[in-house]
Amino acid sequence: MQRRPTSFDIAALAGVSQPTVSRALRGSPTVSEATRARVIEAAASLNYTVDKNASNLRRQSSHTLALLFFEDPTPDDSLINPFFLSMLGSITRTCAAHGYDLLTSFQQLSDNWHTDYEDSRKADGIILLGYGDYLEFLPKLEALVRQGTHFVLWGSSRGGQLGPVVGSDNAQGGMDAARHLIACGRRRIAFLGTATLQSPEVLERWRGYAAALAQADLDVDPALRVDAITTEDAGYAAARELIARGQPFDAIFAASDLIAIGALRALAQAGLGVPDDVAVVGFDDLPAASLANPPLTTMAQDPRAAGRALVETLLAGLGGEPAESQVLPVRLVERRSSGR
Amino acid sequence: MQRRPTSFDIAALAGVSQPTVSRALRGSPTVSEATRARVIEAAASLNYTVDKNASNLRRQSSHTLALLFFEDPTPDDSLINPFFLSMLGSITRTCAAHGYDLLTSFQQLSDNWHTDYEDSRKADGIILLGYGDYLEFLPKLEALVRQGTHFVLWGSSRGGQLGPVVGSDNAQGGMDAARHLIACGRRRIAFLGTATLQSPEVLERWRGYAAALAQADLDVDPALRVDAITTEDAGYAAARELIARGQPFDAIFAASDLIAIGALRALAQAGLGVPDDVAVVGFDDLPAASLANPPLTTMAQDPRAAGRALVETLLAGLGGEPAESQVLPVRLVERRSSGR
DNA sequence: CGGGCGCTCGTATACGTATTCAACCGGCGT
DNA sequence: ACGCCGGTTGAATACGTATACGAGCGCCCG
Repeated sequence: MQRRPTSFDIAALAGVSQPTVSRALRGSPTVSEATRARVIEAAASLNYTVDKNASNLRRQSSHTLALLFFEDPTPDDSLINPFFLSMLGSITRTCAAHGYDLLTSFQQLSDNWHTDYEDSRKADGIILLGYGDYLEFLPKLEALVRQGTHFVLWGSSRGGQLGPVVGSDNAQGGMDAARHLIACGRRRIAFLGTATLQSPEVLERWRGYAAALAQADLDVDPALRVDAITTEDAGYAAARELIARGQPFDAIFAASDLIAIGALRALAQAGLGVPDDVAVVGFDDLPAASLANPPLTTMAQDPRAAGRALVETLLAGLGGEPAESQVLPVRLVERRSSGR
Repeated sequence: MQRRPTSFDIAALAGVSQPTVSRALRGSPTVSEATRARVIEAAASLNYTVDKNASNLRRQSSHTLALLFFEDPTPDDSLINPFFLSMLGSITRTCAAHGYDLLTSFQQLSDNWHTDYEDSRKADGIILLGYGDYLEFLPKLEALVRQGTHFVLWGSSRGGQLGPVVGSDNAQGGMDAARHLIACGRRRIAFLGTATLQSPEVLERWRGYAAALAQADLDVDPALRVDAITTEDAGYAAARELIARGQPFDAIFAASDLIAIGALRALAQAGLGVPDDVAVVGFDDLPAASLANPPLTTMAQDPRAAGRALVETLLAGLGGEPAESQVLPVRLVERRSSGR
């Protein structure tokens, strides 16, 4: 097994100098087409590829993005939200289309990831994905801004302007979901989710929901609002709590599909029929939503568009353009859980 | 914004030379504890981190692994198999535990990824995940072996010994699944999946299934075997085909949960009750399995153990140890779809 | 006919780190 | 007193590429 070839080997083989090899392969216009062809052929014949580390070192950039998943507070067995995973494909593909590699990592909010990536030149910028506690998250974001690290965050664009944010139109989604339930004839619509600053996205959804109720002259009853993080177990617990409160309700708007699916389980256990006794609407349109029993009506987010928007926003920032946040449309997907 | 600090800056601040900084930070035993402490403090005070590119260049290794997902033949909208995604967490965590970064990428079988990663020193080794056509895959594997590229493959360890393979005990799983159905009193058990060399894993599952039938003195009826790739749509189509054949059957063993879930849809549409008319068992134990209607009995693979085994096998190979394939146990998870 | 210009390419160098080798120092055995 | 040795450190260099700069060349214009 011989040593892997370098640009000097290619240069010798093509009868040119090493810098010419570099120029030819990087597409510099100052090299003649004839020379470029010779170089490319020589490179191909030796299976030469540019050494990424040397190239990165010289160019002072890694042509790599880092994708950081943040886990829910429960550190142990919790799986990452499937919606984020469904973005992975379009994120990797968009990166590849722009000639970037993608580093993937799961992180705890508490670790010091924020200094790790750009500082060590492992990545030129980072994509932050996670439903952690936003208030805990903020100091890290501030640190990123202070350091001048390039990043883009998935979340709510109304959460303050600490750098570019890409997210769904949560307020519109909440409003559409509630309107749909109202149009189905429901009047006592519960909300399951963490509608506080800890989860700006959910808060937006709640605001849209509240606005829709107000427009329909319905009360926003605090007794019909139960806190729940984005897991199935939390949804189950929240629905049980809701039932235990004894307040009448005829619909549930869950801040995420996982919560909704947990709620379906609790409702079934309590002998409440869906959609006859209680209509249910979720948020995300996970693959699991169509499998739920009954199939779950939900506000669909588009993971493909989301992934693309995240990468392109980040790359625009790297290119020096002012960072523009993006809001993506959501779409009601009607299934049986909301009746009709 | 000043230039980011280098090891020379740390050296000056700590009153030592640059090599000493390198030694101190990498934990070399030849540097005195007093000096090391001074260096570490100086580094911390300037927020210094080692430049990964320079370090990699010098050390001729990237301390990075690449994770390559291969898509099913349908290139366009097909999502990646959720089971693979569920390994992602444990893969990234195991990498992190060993001080490795992880590059993630989705690939087409046809691209020339096989020369791209180790050649360009982007990664020291690659993890291959995918249910593509194994026969198409083989030439690439041979190329990897020829180049001496380090890799590990998820799949069937019986598929020939082209490098280390990590996979579940598919034969045992197929046998356990079939035995379970037999124990439930079923006699005409159909098999849905691609039981050919194109999918060695599925082939193993089929062999286990066939062996179990033979042990119970039951026929292995070719009319009860329908081809299906690992998608829900394929499962749906396969079950419809099975029904259309008009052969009686009272159970289905599907080679994956996605197939099983598609089959459930087809059965429901045809008015066949599960588990009363037809018992169904899947394979994988995706999160969706417990949500299916009725909840799906399935052979559970352990994605956490799988991810860990993949990474550790690959790292062992990088460390020069002879590459040992690993077979992981599977476990029957009984739910309602198999009756009982 | 000389000077300038556009096109191509080679020379020299820098990127930041890790390692090889030599140097230094104090102490100890002879 | 001398030399050697273990424990530390510094000087020099190599990793492979990309770019600033200058050199050679043919050409046109004055």
